[in-house]
Amino acid sequence: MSIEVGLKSMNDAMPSRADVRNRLLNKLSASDFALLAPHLEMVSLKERQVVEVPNKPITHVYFVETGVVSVVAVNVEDHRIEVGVIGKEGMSGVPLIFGDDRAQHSAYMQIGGNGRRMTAAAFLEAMKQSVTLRALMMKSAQAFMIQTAHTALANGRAKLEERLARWLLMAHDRLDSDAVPLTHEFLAVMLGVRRAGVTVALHSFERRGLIATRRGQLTLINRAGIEQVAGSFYGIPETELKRLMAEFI
Amino acid sequence: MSIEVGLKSMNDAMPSRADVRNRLLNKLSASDFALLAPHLEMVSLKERQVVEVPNKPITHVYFVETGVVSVVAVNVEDHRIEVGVIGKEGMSGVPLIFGDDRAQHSAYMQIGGNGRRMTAAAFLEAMKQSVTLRALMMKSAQAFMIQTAHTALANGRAKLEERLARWLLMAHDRLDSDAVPLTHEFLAVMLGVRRAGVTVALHSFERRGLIATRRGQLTLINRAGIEQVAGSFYGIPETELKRLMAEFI
DNA sequence: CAAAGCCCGTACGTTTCCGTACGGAAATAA
DNA sequence: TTATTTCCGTACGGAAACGTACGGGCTTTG
Repeated sequence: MSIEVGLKSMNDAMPSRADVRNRLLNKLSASDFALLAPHLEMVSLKERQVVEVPNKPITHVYFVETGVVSVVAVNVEDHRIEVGVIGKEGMSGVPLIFGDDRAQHSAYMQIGGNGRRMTAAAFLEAMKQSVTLRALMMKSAQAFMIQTAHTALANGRAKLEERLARWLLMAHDRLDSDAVPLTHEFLAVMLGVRRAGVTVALHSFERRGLIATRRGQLTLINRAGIEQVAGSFYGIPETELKRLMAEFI
Repeated sequence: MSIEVGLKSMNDAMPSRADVRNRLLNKLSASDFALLAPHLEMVSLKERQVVEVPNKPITHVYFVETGVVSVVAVNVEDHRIEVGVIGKEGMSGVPLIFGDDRAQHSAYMQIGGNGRRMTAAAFLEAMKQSVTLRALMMKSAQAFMIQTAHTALANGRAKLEERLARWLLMAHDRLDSDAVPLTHEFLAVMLGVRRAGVTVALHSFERRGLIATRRGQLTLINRAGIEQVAGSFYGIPETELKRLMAEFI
Protein backbone atom coordinates (compact mmCIF):
# COMPACT_ATOMS: atom_id res chain seq x y z
CA MET A 1 0.00 0.00 0.00
CA SER A 2 2.68 2.43 0.96
CA ILE A 3 4.64 1.33 -2.09
CA GLU A 4 1.69 2.01 -4.31
CA VAL A 5 1.24 5.46 -2.86
CA GLY A 6 4.92 6.04 -3.40
CA LEU A 7 4.70 5.08 -7.06
CA LYS A 8 1.59 7.08 -7.57
CA SER A 9 3.08 10.21 -6.14
CA MET A 10 6.12 9.68 -8.33
CA ASN A 11 3.95 9.40 -11.39
CA ASP A 12 1.79 12.31 -10.50
CA ALA A 13 4.64 14.58 -9.57
CA MET A 14 4.67 17.60 -11.81
CA PRO A 15 7.12 16.73 -14.56
CA SER A 16 10.15 18.88 -15.19
CA ARG A 17 10.97 19.71 -18.78
CA ALA A 18 13.89 17.32 -18.79
CA ASP A 19 11.66 14.37 -17.83
CA VAL A 20 9.44 14.71 -20.81
CA ARG A 21 10.00 12.59 -23.92
CA ASN A 22 7.09 13.82 -26.01
CA ARG A 23 8.43 15.95 -28.84
CA LEU A 24 5.56 18.39 -28.79
CA LEU A 25 5.95 19.08 -25.09
CA ASN A 26 9.68 19.40 -25.72
CA LYS A 27 9.03 22.26 -28.07
CA LEU A 28 7.05 24.34 -25.64
CA SER A 29 8.54 27.53 -24.29
CA ALA A 30 9.24 27.53 -20.58
CA SER A 31 6.12 29.53 -19.85
CA ASP A 32 3.87 27.35 -22.02
CA PHE A 33 5.31 24.27 -20.42
CA ALA A 34 4.55 25.74 -17.03
CA LEU A 35 0.98 26.22 -18.14
CA LEU A 36 0.54 22.54 -18.96
CA ALA A 37 2.83 20.83 -16.47
CA PRO A 38 0.59 21.02 -13.40
CA HIS A 39 -2.11 19.13 -15.26
CA LEU A 40 0.00 16.44 -16.84
CA GLU A 41 -0.42 12.96 -15.51
CA MET A 42 1.89 10.11 -16.34
CA VAL A 43 -0.03 7.15 -17.74
CA SER A 44 0.76 3.71 -19.00
CA LEU A 45 -0.90 3.06 -22.35
CA LYS A 46 -1.75 -0.60 -22.86
CA GLU A 47 -2.17 -2.01 -26.35
CA ARG A 48 -5.79 -1.73 -27.55
CA GLN A 49 -6.50 0.87 -24.89
CA VAL A 50 -9.17 3.20 -26.25
CA VAL A 51 -8.24 6.87 -26.41
CA GLU A 52 -11.15 8.30 -28.40
CA VAL A 53 -14.59 7.01 -29.32
CA PRO A 54 -16.33 8.35 -32.44
CA ASN A 55 -19.01 10.94 -31.71
CA LYS A 56 -18.20 10.98 -28.02
CA PRO A 57 -16.63 13.88 -26.16
CA ILE A 58 -12.87 13.77 -25.86
CA THR A 59 -12.07 13.37 -22.18
CA HIS A 60 -8.29 13.63 -22.26
CA VAL A 61 -5.50 14.59 -24.59
CA TYR A 62 -2.61 12.14 -24.67
CA PHE A 63 0.98 13.13 -25.26
CA VAL A 64 2.48 9.83 -26.31
CA GLU A 65 6.03 9.11 -25.22
CA THR A 66 6.37 5.49 -26.29
CA GLY A 67 3.95 3.44 -28.35
CA VAL A 68 1.68 4.30 -31.24
CA VAL A 69 -1.92 5.47 -31.45
CA SER A 70 -4.02 4.45 -34.45
CA VAL A 71 -6.67 6.88 -35.59
CA VAL A 72 -9.30 4.94 -37.47
CA ALA A 73 -12.17 6.37 -39.49
CA VAL A 74 -15.35 4.33 -39.27
CA ASN A 75 -18.60 4.66 -41.15
CA VAL A 76 -22.11 3.48 -40.49
CA GLU A 77 -21.70 0.15 -42.26
CA ASP A 78 -18.63 -0.49 -40.13
CA HIS A 79 -16.12 -0.07 -42.89
CA ARG A 80 -12.98 1.11 -41.22
CA ILE A 81 -9.45 2.17 -42.08
CA GLU A 82 -6.61 3.90 -40.36
CA VAL A 83 -6.30 7.56 -41.33
CA GLY A 84 -3.26 8.38 -39.24
CA VAL A 85 -0.87 7.35 -36.52
CA ILE A 86 0.37 9.33 -33.55
CA GLY A 87 3.53 8.72 -31.58
CA LYS A 88 5.97 10.75 -29.58
CA GLU A 89 5.90 13.50 -32.21
CA GLY A 90 2.29 14.38 -31.49
CA MET A 91 -0.81 14.19 -29.38
CA SER A 92 -4.28 12.78 -29.54
CA GLY A 93 -7.34 15.00 -29.33
CA VAL A 94 -6.78 17.04 -32.47
CA PRO A 95 -10.43 18.19 -32.68
CA LEU A 96 -9.98 20.10 -29.42
CA ILE A 97 -7.43 22.27 -31.16
CA PHE A 98 -10.18 23.34 -33.54
CA GLY A 99 -12.58 24.09 -30.75
CA ASP A 100 -14.59 20.91 -31.14
CA ASP A 101 -15.21 18.71 -28.13
CA ARG A 102 -16.01 15.51 -29.97
CA ALA A 103 -13.94 12.80 -31.61
CA GLN A 104 -14.81 11.95 -35.19
CA HIS A 105 -12.69 8.86 -35.35
CA SER A 106 -11.86 5.88 -33.26
CA ALA A 107 -8.44 6.10 -31.63
CA TYR A 108 -6.64 3.46 -29.63
CA MET A 109 -3.19 2.26 -28.74
CA GLN A 110 -2.00 0.10 -31.59
CA ILE A 111 1.33 -0.46 -29.88
CA GLY A 112 1.44 -0.12 -26.11
CA GLY A 113 3.63 2.32 -24.28
CA ASN A 114 3.25 5.27 -22.00
CA GLY A 115 2.76 9.00 -22.05
CA ARG A 116 1.31 11.99 -20.30
CA ARG A 117 -2.26 13.03 -20.37
CA MET A 118 -4.39 15.90 -19.20
CA THR A 119 -8.11 16.53 -19.16
CA ALA A 120 -9.68 18.17 -22.16
CA ALA A 121 -10.88 21.01 -19.93
CA ALA A 122 -7.40 21.75 -18.62
CA PHE A 123 -5.98 21.62 -22.12
CA LEU A 124 -8.57 24.05 -23.45
CA GLU A 125 -7.99 26.41 -20.57
CA ALA A 126 -4.26 26.47 -21.28
CA MET A 127 -4.90 26.99 -24.99
CA LYS A 128 -7.06 29.96 -24.17
CA GLN A 129 -4.21 31.57 -22.27
CA SER A 130 -1.35 31.31 -24.72
CA VAL A 131 -1.03 32.32 -28.37
CA THR A 132 2.23 30.49 -28.75
CA LEU A 133 0.75 27.28 -27.40
CA ARG A 134 -2.09 27.60 -29.88
CA ALA A 135 0.38 28.20 -32.69
CA LEU A 136 2.30 25.04 -31.89
CA MET A 137 -0.81 22.94 -31.56
CA MET A 138 -2.18 24.16 -34.86
CA LYS A 139 1.03 23.24 -36.62
CA SER A 140 0.84 19.83 -35.04
CA ALA A 141 -2.73 19.45 -36.24
CA GLN A 142 -1.70 20.48 -39.70
CA ALA A 143 1.04 17.88 -39.74
CA PHE A 144 -1.55 15.26 -38.89
CA MET A 145 -3.79 16.53 -41.66
CA ILE A 146 -0.97 16.14 -44.17
CA GLN A 147 -0.45 12.60 -42.97
CA THR A 148 -4.12 11.84 -43.55
CA ALA A 149 -4.01 13.30 -47.05
CA HIS A 150 -1.08 11.08 -47.94
CA THR A 151 -2.84 8.10 -46.44
CA ALA A 152 -5.67 8.85 -48.84
CA LEU A 153 -3.15 8.98 -51.67
CA ALA A 154 -1.54 5.69 -50.69
CA ASN A 155 -4.91 4.00 -50.21
CA GLY A 156 -5.99 5.02 -53.67
CA ARG A 157 -2.83 4.52 -55.67
CA ALA A 158 -0.35 2.27 -53.89
CA LYS A 159 -0.16 -1.51 -53.91
CA LEU A 160 -0.45 -3.56 -50.76
CA GLU A 161 3.33 -3.96 -50.43
CA GLU A 162 3.90 -0.25 -50.82
CA ARG A 163 1.29 0.58 -48.22
CA LEU A 164 2.58 -2.01 -45.82
CA ALA A 165 6.13 -0.71 -46.20
CA ARG A 166 4.86 2.82 -45.61
CA TRP A 167 3.12 1.74 -42.44
CA LEU A 168 6.17 -0.05 -41.09
CA LEU A 169 8.29 3.03 -41.68
CA MET A 170 5.81 5.30 -39.93
CA ALA A 171 5.68 2.93 -36.98
CA HIS A 172 9.46 2.62 -36.90
CA ASP A 173 9.81 6.41 -36.80
CA ARG A 174 7.73 6.39 -33.64
CA LEU A 175 9.36 3.48 -31.81
CA ASP A 176 12.65 3.25 -29.98
CA SER A 177 13.38 -0.23 -31.24
CA ASP A 178 13.29 -2.07 -34.55
CA ALA A 179 10.71 -4.52 -33.22
CA VAL A 180 7.07 -3.94 -34.09
CA PRO A 181 4.86 -6.04 -31.80
CA LEU A 182 1.80 -6.58 -33.96
CA THR A 183 -0.12 -9.46 -35.46
CA HIS A 184 -0.85 -9.68 -39.17
CA GLU A 185 -4.50 -9.35 -38.28
CA PHE A 186 -4.07 -5.85 -36.88
CA LEU A 187 -1.87 -4.70 -39.72
CA ALA A 188 -4.61 -5.90 -42.06
CA VAL A 189 -7.30 -3.97 -40.20
CA MET A 190 -5.28 -0.77 -40.36
CA LEU A 191 -4.58 -1.07 -44.05
CA GLY A 192 -8.08 -2.28 -44.80
CA VAL A 193 -6.90 -5.47 -46.50
CA ARG A 194 -7.07 -9.23 -45.91
CA ARG A 195 -5.03 -10.76 -43.14
CA ALA A 196 -3.77 -13.36 -45.61
CA GLY A 197 -2.59 -10.61 -47.90
CA VAL A 198 -0.46 -9.14 -45.14
CA THR A 199 1.02 -12.54 -44.37
CA VAL A 200 2.10 -13.06 -47.96
CA ALA A 201 3.55 -9.56 -48.28
CA LEU A 202 5.50 -9.90 -45.04
CA HIS A 203 6.93 -13.18 -46.30
CA SER A 204 8.07 -11.47 -49.40
CA PHE A 205 9.74 -8.82 -47.26
CA GLU A 206 11.36 -11.51 -45.17
CA ARG A 207 12.65 -13.41 -48.17
CA ARG A 208 14.23 -10.20 -49.35
CA GLY A 209 15.94 -9.76 -46.00
CA LEU A 210 14.02 -6.60 -45.13
CA ILE A 211 12.45 -7.88 -41.93
CA ALA A 212 12.44 -10.82 -39.57
CA THR A 213 9.17 -12.20 -38.30
CA ARG A 214 7.85 -14.25 -35.48
CA ARG A 215 4.44 -14.80 -33.99
CA GLY A 216 3.00 -11.46 -33.03
CA GLN A 217 6.07 -9.48 -33.90
CA LEU A 218 8.25 -8.36 -36.75
CA THR A 219 11.61 -6.66 -36.76
CA LEU A 220 12.93 -4.21 -39.30
CA ILE A 221 16.33 -5.33 -40.57
CA ASN A 222 16.93 -3.25 -43.67
CA ARG A 223 15.16 0.05 -43.32
CA ALA A 224 16.62 1.47 -46.51
CA GLY A 225 15.23 -1.52 -48.39
CA ILE A 226 11.79 -0.94 -46.94
CA GLU A 227 11.98 2.70 -47.93
CA GLN A 228 12.70 1.57 -51.44
CA VAL A 229 9.58 -0.59 -51.44
CA ALA A 230 7.42 2.26 -50.15
CA GLY A 231 8.88 4.58 -52.77
CA SER A 232 7.47 8.06 -52.81
CA PHE A 233 4.40 7.05 -50.84
CA TYR A 234 6.54 7.53 -47.76
CA GLY A 235 8.28 10.73 -46.82
CA ILE A 236 6.31 13.86 -47.55
CA PRO A 237 4.37 14.03 -44.27
CA GLU A 238 7.63 13.39 -42.45
CA THR A 239 9.52 16.24 -44.08
CA GLU A 240 6.53 18.51 -43.71
CA LEU A 241 6.38 17.72 -40.00
CA LYS A 242 10.01 18.73 -39.68
CA ARG A 243 9.37 21.93 -41.56
CA LEU A 244 6.33 22.84 -39.50
CA MET A 245 8.14 22.18 -36.24
CA ALA A 246 11.36 23.89 -37.24
CA GLU A 247 10.25 27.30 -36.03
CA PHE A 248 9.79 25.95 -32.51
CA ILE A 249 13.26 25.63 -31.00
CA MET B 1 -13.47 50.44 -72.72
CA SER B 2 -15.84 52.48 -70.64
CA ILE B 3 -18.04 49.41 -70.35
CA GLU B 4 -15.14 47.37 -69.10
CA VAL B 5 -14.29 49.99 -66.50
CA GLY B 6 -17.92 50.02 -65.51
CA LEU B 7 -17.99 46.27 -65.03
CA LYS B 8 -14.75 46.28 -63.16
CA SER B 9 -15.92 48.86 -60.68
CA MET B 10 -19.08 46.83 -60.18
CA ASN B 11 -17.05 43.75 -59.42
CA ASP B 12 -14.66 45.48 -57.16
CA ALA B 13 -17.29 47.30 -55.17
CA MET B 14 -17.24 46.24 -51.56
CA PRO B 15 -19.86 43.53 -51.28
CA SER B 16 -22.75 43.87 -48.90
CA ARG B 17 -23.69 40.84 -46.86
CA ALA B 18 -26.77 40.20 -48.97
CA ASP B 19 -24.68 39.94 -52.14
CA VAL B 20 -22.57 37.14 -50.89
CA ARG B 21 -23.40 33.54 -51.77
CA ASN B 22 -20.51 31.83 -50.04
CA ARG B 23 -21.80 29.97 -47.00
CA LEU B 24 -18.79 30.69 -44.86
CA LEU B 25 -19.00 34.41 -45.47
CA ASN B 26 -22.72 34.16 -44.79
CA LYS B 27 -22.00 32.88 -41.34
CA LEU B 28 -19.80 35.76 -40.32
CA SER B 29 -21.05 38.20 -37.73
CA ALA B 30 -21.60 41.73 -38.97
CA SER B 31 -18.34 42.90 -37.48
CA ASP B 32 -16.31 40.00 -38.85
CA PHE B 33 -17.87 40.53 -42.24
CA ALA B 34 -16.88 44.18 -42.07
CA LEU B 35 -13.35 43.07 -41.37
CA LEU B 36 -13.15 41.01 -44.57
CA ALA B 37 -15.43 42.89 -46.94
CA PRO B 38 -13.06 45.71 -47.92
CA HIS B 39 -10.54 43.18 -49.14
CA LEU B 40 -12.88 40.89 -51.04
CA GLU B 41 -12.62 40.91 -54.77
CA MET B 42 -15.13 39.30 -57.07
CA VAL B 43 -13.45 36.86 -59.45
CA SER B 44 -14.49 34.55 -62.20
CA LEU B 45 -13.01 31.09 -61.72
CA LYS B 46 -12.41 29.33 -65.00
CA GLU B 47 -12.19 25.56 -65.14
CA ARG B 48 -8.61 24.29 -64.62
CA GLN B 49 -7.62 27.63 -63.11
CA VAL B 50 -4.90 27.00 -60.58
CA VAL B 51 -5.59 28.14 -57.05
CA GLU B 52 -2.71 26.60 -55.13
CA VAL B 53 0.61 25.09 -56.16
CA PRO B 54 2.29 22.51 -53.90
CA ASN B 55 5.16 23.94 -51.85
CA LYS B 56 4.50 27.46 -53.02
CA PRO B 57 3.19 30.29 -50.88
CA ILE B 58 -0.55 30.76 -50.94
CA THR B 59 -1.23 34.11 -52.58
CA HIS B 60 -5.00 34.37 -52.15
CA VAL B 61 -7.81 32.65 -50.33
CA TYR B 62 -10.85 31.91 -52.48
CA PHE B 63 -14.40 31.91 -51.19
CA VAL B 64 -16.13 29.90 -53.87
CA GLU B 65 -19.69 30.86 -54.77
CA THR B 66 -20.28 28.64 -57.79
CA GLY B 67 -18.05 25.87 -59.08
CA VAL B 68 -15.86 23.33 -57.38
CA VAL B 69 -12.21 23.31 -56.36
CA SER B 70 -10.30 20.03 -56.36
CA VAL B 71 -7.55 19.64 -53.79
CA VAL B 72 -5.12 17.04 -55.08
CA ALA B 73 -2.25 15.49 -53.15
CA VAL B 74 0.80 14.80 -55.26
CA ASN B 75 3.99 12.96 -54.44
CA VAL B 76 7.45 12.97 -55.91
CA GLU B 77 6.78 10.21 -58.41
CA ASP B 78 3.78 12.17 -59.62
CA HIS B 79 1.19 9.87 -58.17
CA ARG B 80 -1.82 12.04 -57.50
CA ILE B 81 -5.30 11.79 -56.08
CA GLU B 82 -7.98 14.15 -54.94
CA VAL B 83 -8.12 14.51 -51.16
CA GLY B 84 -11.01 16.91 -50.98
CA VAL B 85 -13.34 19.27 -52.80
CA ILE B 86 -14.35 22.80 -51.91
CA GLY B 87 -17.46 24.63 -53.04
CA LYS B 88 -19.69 27.36 -51.73
CA GLU B 89 -19.56 25.82 -48.26
CA GLY B 90 -15.89 26.59 -47.81
CA MET B 91 -12.72 28.29 -48.85
CA SER B 92 -9.33 27.46 -50.24
CA GLY B 93 -6.15 28.25 -48.38
CA VAL B 94 -6.71 26.03 -45.36
CA PRO B 95 -3.01 26.02 -44.36
CA LEU B 96 -3.21 29.76 -43.68
CA ILE B 97 -5.70 29.02 -40.92
CA PHE B 98 -2.99 26.97 -39.22
CA GLY B 99 -0.46 29.71 -39.59
CA ASP B 100 1.35 28.13 -42.51
CA ASP B 101 1.95 30.18 -45.63
CA ARG B 102 2.50 27.30 -48.04
CA ALA B 103 0.21 24.97 -49.92
CA GLN B 104 0.89 21.26 -49.52
CA HIS B 105 -1.40 20.18 -52.27
CA SER B 106 -2.33 21.17 -55.75
CA ALA B 107 -5.67 22.97 -55.96
CA TYR B 108 -7.53 24.06 -59.06
CA MET B 109 -11.02 24.68 -60.35
CA GLN B 110 -12.45 21.35 -61.34
CA ILE B 111 -15.74 22.95 -62.33
CA GLY B 112 -15.66 26.61 -63.30
CA GLY B 113 -17.65 29.30 -61.57
CA ASN B 114 -16.99 32.43 -59.61
CA GLY B 115 -16.29 33.62 -56.11
CA ARG B 116 -14.59 36.19 -53.96
CA ARG B 117 -10.98 36.26 -53.11
CA MET B 118 -8.62 38.23 -50.92
CA THR B 119 -4.87 38.27 -50.49
CA ALA B 120 -3.34 35.93 -47.96
CA ALA B 121 -1.88 38.92 -46.15
CA ALA B 122 -5.26 40.61 -45.74
CA PHE B 123 -6.82 37.36 -44.59
CA LEU B 124 -4.14 36.79 -41.98
CA GLU B 125 -4.47 40.33 -40.72
CA ALA B 126 -8.21 39.91 -40.27
CA MET B 127 -7.70 36.56 -38.53
CA LYS B 128 -5.33 38.24 -36.11
CA GLN B 129 -8.00 40.73 -35.15
CA SER B 130 -10.98 38.51 -34.43
CA VAL B 131 -11.38 35.46 -32.21
CA THR B 132 -14.77 34.68 -33.66
CA LEU B 133 -13.42 34.75 -37.19
CA ARG B 134 -10.67 32.37 -36.16
CA ALA B 135 -13.21 30.08 -34.53
CA LEU B 136 -15.29 29.86 -37.68
CA MET B 137 -12.29 29.26 -39.89
CA MET B 138 -10.98 26.52 -37.67
CA LYS B 139 -14.31 24.73 -37.79
CA SER B 140 -14.26 25.03 -41.54
CA ALA B 141 -10.76 23.56 -41.63
CA GLN B 142 -11.88 20.73 -39.42
CA ALA B 143 -14.77 19.97 -41.74
CA PHE B 144 -12.30 19.71 -44.60
CA MET B 145 -10.11 17.44 -42.54
CA ILE B 146 -13.04 15.10 -41.91
CA GLN B 147 -13.73 15.04 -45.63
CA THR B 148 -10.13 14.03 -46.29
CA ALA B 149 -10.30 11.25 -43.71
CA HIS B 150 -13.38 9.82 -45.36
CA THR B 151 -11.74 10.11 -48.74
CA ALA B 152 -8.97 7.95 -47.33
CA LEU B 153 -11.59 5.49 -46.13
CA ALA B 154 -13.35 5.38 -49.49
CA ASN B 155 -10.06 5.05 -51.38
CA GLY B 156 -9.08 2.10 -49.25
CA ARG B 157 -12.32 0.24 -48.93
CA ALA B 158 -14.87 1.26 -51.54
CA LYS B 159 -15.25 -0.04 -55.09
CA LEU B 160 -14.98 2.18 -58.10
CA GLU B 161 -18.76 2.59 -58.44
CA GLU B 162 -19.13 3.53 -54.80
CA ARG B 163 -16.37 6.09 -55.03
CA LEU B 164 -17.72 7.54 -58.22
CA ALA B 165 -21.19 7.84 -56.72
CA ARG B 166 -19.71 9.53 -53.69
CA TRP B 167 -17.91 12.02 -55.86
CA LEU B 168 -21.00 12.87 -57.87
CA LEU B 169 -22.96 13.48 -54.69
CA MET B 170 -20.28 15.75 -53.26
CA ALA B 171 -20.18 17.71 -56.51
CA HIS B 172 -23.96 17.90 -56.67
CA ASP B 173 -24.07 19.30 -53.14
CA ARG B 174 -21.89 22.15 -54.32
CA LEU B 175 -23.61 22.97 -57.61
CA ASP B 176 -26.85 24.78 -58.34
CA SER B 177 -27.81 22.45 -61.14
CA ASP B 178 -27.97 18.70 -61.73
CA ALA B 179 -25.49 18.97 -64.57
CA VAL B 180 -21.86 18.14 -63.90
CA PRO B 181 -19.69 19.45 -66.73
CA LEU B 182 -16.76 17.06 -66.63
CA THR B 183 -15.04 14.55 -68.88
CA HIS B 184 -14.48 10.97 -67.84
CA GLU B 185 -10.78 11.70 -67.98
CA PHE B 186 -10.96 14.24 -65.17
CA LEU B 187 -13.19 12.09 -63.02
CA ALA B 188 -10.62 9.34 -63.46
CA VAL B 189 -7.76 11.58 -62.38
CA MET B 190 -9.59 12.65 -59.25
CA LEU B 191 -10.45 9.12 -58.25
CA GLY B 192 -7.05 7.80 -59.25
CA VAL B 193 -8.49 5.18 -61.62
CA ARG B 194 -8.52 4.44 -65.35
CA ARG B 195 -10.53 6.64 -67.66
CA ALA B 196 -12.04 3.51 -69.20
CA GLY B 197 -13.15 2.36 -65.78
CA VAL B 198 -15.08 5.57 -65.27
CA THR B 199 -16.73 5.22 -68.66
CA VAL B 200 -17.97 1.73 -67.87
CA ALA B 201 -19.22 2.71 -64.43
CA LEU B 202 -21.07 5.74 -65.79
CA HIS B 203 -22.73 3.51 -68.35
CA SER B 204 -23.90 1.24 -65.65
CA PHE B 205 -25.33 4.26 -63.82
CA GLU B 206 -27.03 5.40 -66.99
CA ARG B 207 -28.55 1.99 -67.70
CA ARG B 208 -29.99 2.06 -64.21
CA GLY B 209 -31.51 5.47 -64.87
CA LEU B 210 -29.38 7.25 -62.30
CA ILE B 211 -27.76 9.73 -64.66
CA ALA B 212 -27.84 10.95 -68.23
CA THR B 213 -24.62 11.48 -70.12
CA ARG B 214 -23.33 13.35 -73.06
CA ARG B 215 -19.89 14.35 -74.23
CA GLY B 216 -18.19 16.34 -71.49
CA GLN B 217 -21.20 16.38 -69.21
CA LEU B 218 -23.41 14.21 -67.08
CA THR B 219 -26.64 14.97 -65.34
CA LEU B 220 -27.93 13.49 -62.12
CA ILE B 221 -31.43 12.12 -62.57
CA ASN B 222 -32.03 9.95 -59.54
CA ARG B 223 -30.05 11.32 -56.62
CA ALA B 224 -31.53 8.88 -54.14
CA GLY B 225 -30.41 6.02 -56.35
CA ILE B 226 -26.88 7.38 -56.45
CA GLU B 227 -26.90 7.71 -52.68
CA GLN B 228 -27.83 4.07 -52.51
CA VAL B 229 -24.84 3.16 -54.64
CA ALA B 230 -22.46 5.23 -52.51
CA GLY B 231 -23.88 3.63 -49.40
CA SER B 232 -22.29 4.71 -46.16
CA PHE B 233 -19.21 6.04 -47.91
CA TYR B 234 -21.18 9.22 -48.45
CA GLY B 235 -22.69 11.31 -45.68
CA ILE B 236 -20.57 11.58 -42.60
CA PRO B 237 -18.50 14.60 -43.64
CA GLU B 238 -21.70 16.28 -44.74
CA THR B 239 -23.50 15.86 -41.41
CA GLU B 240 -20.36 16.80 -39.54
CA LEU B 241 -20.11 19.99 -41.57
CA LYS B 242 -23.66 20.86 -40.59
CA ARG B 243 -22.92 20.16 -36.95
CA LEU B 244 -19.74 22.21 -36.95
CA MET B 245 -21.45 25.14 -38.62
CA ALA B 246 -24.61 25.00 -36.53
CA GLU B 247 -23.25 27.22 -33.81
CA PHE B 248 -22.72 30.05 -36.29
CA ILE B 249 -26.12 31.60 -36.96
C1' DC C 1 -0.18 -30.89 -18.61
C1' DA C 2 -4.09 -30.81 -21.29
C1' DA C 3 -7.38 -27.98 -23.56
C1' DA C 4 -8.59 -24.06 -25.77
C1' DG C 5 -7.71 -20.12 -28.29
C1' DC C 6 -4.98 -17.40 -31.15
C1' DC C 7 -1.96 -16.75 -34.96
C1' DC C 8 0.13 -17.93 -39.17
C1' DG C 9 0.95 -20.46 -43.68
C1' DT C 10 -1.15 -21.80 -47.63
C1' DA C 11 -4.53 -22.66 -51.23
C1' DC C 12 -8.21 -21.89 -54.87
C1' DG C 13 -11.59 -19.89 -57.44
C1' DT C 14 -13.43 -15.26 -58.23
C1' DT C 15 -13.87 -10.30 -58.55
C1' DT C 16 -12.15 -5.96 -59.53
C1' DC C 17 -9.43 -3.15 -61.87
C1' DC C 18 -5.35 -2.28 -64.63
C1' DG C 19 -2.55 -1.30 -69.00
C1' DT C 20 -3.10 -0.74 -73.41
C1' DA C 21 -5.07 0.06 -77.56
C1' DC C 22 -8.03 1.11 -81.51
C1' DG C 23 -11.71 3.23 -83.94
C1' DG C 24 -15.44 6.28 -84.32
C1' DA C 25 -18.16 10.28 -82.95
C1' DA C 26 -18.33 14.94 -81.53
C1' DA C 27 -16.45 19.40 -81.07
C1' DT C 28 -13.12 22.83 -82.43
C1' DA C 29 -9.85 25.07 -85.43
C1' DA C 30 -8.27 26.23 -89.93
C1' DT D 1 -15.98 22.59 -95.24
C1' DT D 2 -12.23 20.15 -94.12
C1' DA D 3 -8.77 18.99 -90.91
C1' DT D 4 -7.56 18.25 -86.31
C1' DT D 5 -8.17 17.38 -81.78
C1' DT D 6 -10.68 15.72 -77.98
C1' DC D 7 -13.60 12.48 -75.96
C1' DC D 8 -15.98 8.25 -75.54
C1' DG D 9 -17.07 3.19 -76.34
C1' DT D 10 -15.25 -1.11 -76.30
C1' DA D 11 -12.10 -4.96 -76.03
C1' DC D 12 -8.57 -8.33 -74.16
C1' DG D 13 -5.22 -10.38 -71.45
C1' DG D 14 -3.23 -9.98 -67.01
C1' DA D 15 -2.23 -8.39 -62.33
C1' DA D 16 -3.73 -7.56 -57.77
C1' DA D 17 -6.39 -8.48 -54.16
C1' DC D 18 -10.65 -10.66 -52.40
C1' DG D 19 -13.52 -14.16 -49.73
C1' DT D 20 -13.16 -18.21 -47.77
C1' DA D 21 -11.31 -22.01 -45.67
C1' DC D 22 -8.42 -25.57 -43.47
C1' DG D 23 -4.81 -27.24 -40.76
C1' DG D 24 -0.95 -26.83 -37.85
C1' DG D 25 2.04 -24.53 -34.59
C1' DC D 26 2.50 -21.49 -30.67
C1' DT D 27 0.66 -19.48 -26.23
C1' DT D 28 -2.19 -18.93 -22.70
C1' DT D 29 -5.52 -20.66 -19.46
C1' DG D 30 -7.64 -23.84 -16.56
